[in-house]
Amino acid sequence: MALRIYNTLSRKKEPFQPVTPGKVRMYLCGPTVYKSPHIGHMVGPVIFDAIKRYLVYRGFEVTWIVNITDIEDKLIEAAHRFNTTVQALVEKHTAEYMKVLSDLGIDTIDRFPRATEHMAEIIALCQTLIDKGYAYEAQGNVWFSVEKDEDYGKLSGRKIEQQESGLRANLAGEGKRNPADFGLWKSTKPGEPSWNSPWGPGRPGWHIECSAMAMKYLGQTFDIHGGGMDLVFPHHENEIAQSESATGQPFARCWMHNGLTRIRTKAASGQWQVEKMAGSVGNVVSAQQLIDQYGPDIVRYFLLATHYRSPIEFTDQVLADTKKAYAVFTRLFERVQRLTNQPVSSQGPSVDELGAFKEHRQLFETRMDDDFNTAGAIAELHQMAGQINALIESSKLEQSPDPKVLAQVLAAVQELRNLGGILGLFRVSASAATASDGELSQALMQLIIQLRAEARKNKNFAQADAIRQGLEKIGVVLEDRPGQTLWRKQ
RNA sequence: GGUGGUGUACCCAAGUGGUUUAAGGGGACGGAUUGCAAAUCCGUUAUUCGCCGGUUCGAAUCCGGCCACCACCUCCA
Repeated sequence: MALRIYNTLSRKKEPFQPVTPGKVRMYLCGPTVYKSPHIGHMVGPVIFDAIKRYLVYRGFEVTWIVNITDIEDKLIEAAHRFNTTVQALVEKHTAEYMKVLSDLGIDTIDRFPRATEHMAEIIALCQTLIDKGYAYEAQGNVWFSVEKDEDYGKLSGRKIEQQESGLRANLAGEGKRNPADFGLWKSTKPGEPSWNSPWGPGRPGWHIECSAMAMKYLGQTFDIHGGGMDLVFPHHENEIAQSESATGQPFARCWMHNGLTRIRTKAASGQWQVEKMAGSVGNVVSAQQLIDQYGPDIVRYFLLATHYRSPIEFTDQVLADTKKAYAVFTRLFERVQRLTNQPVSSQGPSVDELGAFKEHRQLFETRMDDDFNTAGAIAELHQMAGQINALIESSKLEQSPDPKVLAQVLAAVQELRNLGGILGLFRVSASAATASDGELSQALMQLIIQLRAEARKNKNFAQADAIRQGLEKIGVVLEDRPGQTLWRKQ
């Protein structure tokens, strides 16, 4: 089955055909680094990371670019407000962004171009648009003339005349000929960061950097352009207008937009309300905090367990459910890890010989081929985990070693890990996950478990239970396995 | 006013015309296992997919109307 992707431009799923056979070039709109990243900022990077991993798995050579917007009105405002410089803000928040990506295991981005490092390209693009008659200079600003672009609005389905004109009228000024025209280059006031240009000192408009950098690194026409749904209009609409007017060529072939993260909050009236999570609303959940609290894999799983185009409603309850769901895998890996001191059959089966297990890979691919249905793909992983546990259970592998069955289990687990790896899951090794806490905790727990074992041996169950319940109260769960007792933090 | 999105069990969430008389996870309940638990396995938990009509041999899936929620049209991933 061939890969199909939902294209916002056509509003349907289309068979994926890269411009250059075997190669995929994609661009994702990155952050304006004026504040710390929140969890909503991670939806795009996480899904695109999974997309890239899947495309690479499918044999494509993939180039993926994420821009960093390091000059923008909000940065100037924030610098002013906090009595610091734009550059200092940029460095601080870019570092935070990179840390979060790194924690989440997103190491597939090939380049992070910055707007301020591409002034020459941006100015050249503005000049081209003026030369071709799509843009005009006025009072040191350069405006894009939307009425010159005959198919303006094709991405968002908007017609300029039908938009609310009252607000628009107020936006006229600074030499704009049409209220809907948007800025390519803005003249700067004294004291603001500025770059020299043919139109005087200024800085780029919001949209132009993406066009300039995407085309520089990916070519005039490339395969996939992504971002949040809130960027469809005006940002992506304007990117298309600028780029295609300048080159006469199609810009991105496929536009992918992820759903926005929402959060449930209590309104002043006391009613619960659901609204998007955004810096401008002030209801954001810090990405770093969430990662620190739940761990990167669970955050990833949380974001991938919903199809990327659906909105994700963020609640503590769902995170708690996610944590439990994910624990099924870590417990399975730990369980298998404990088996590996048993002898393994030297001629372990290949996955193709695993019978019931071998179909999962195909189903996994079918899901992913259908517009990157990561939620469906994760369901396959759960099926596999259940089957592996069932095999361990029915074969009584933990009670009586069986090299052949063990080899089968290990092969199936490897397959599970490989498939999960395509989604960027299961990065923490089983042994690392087991080795919780320091030596002191380990030693103390061994001592406590030893004492409880004595009590059980003497059929002093009241005391044994008291120990276990006491531990439970402080968040430690005991698990009596044949021959040993395991512990873990809740 | 214009544009787009969403509405599937108690909760989260796949599925967009027949292979699904609706995946997967959480929760709940019953069973196996356990001294009791935990973990794991087995089973049960939507005759039904916001509502009303229509098309079709057949629809959660297509069409029309309506309702609710979210978002965009000003910065936002």
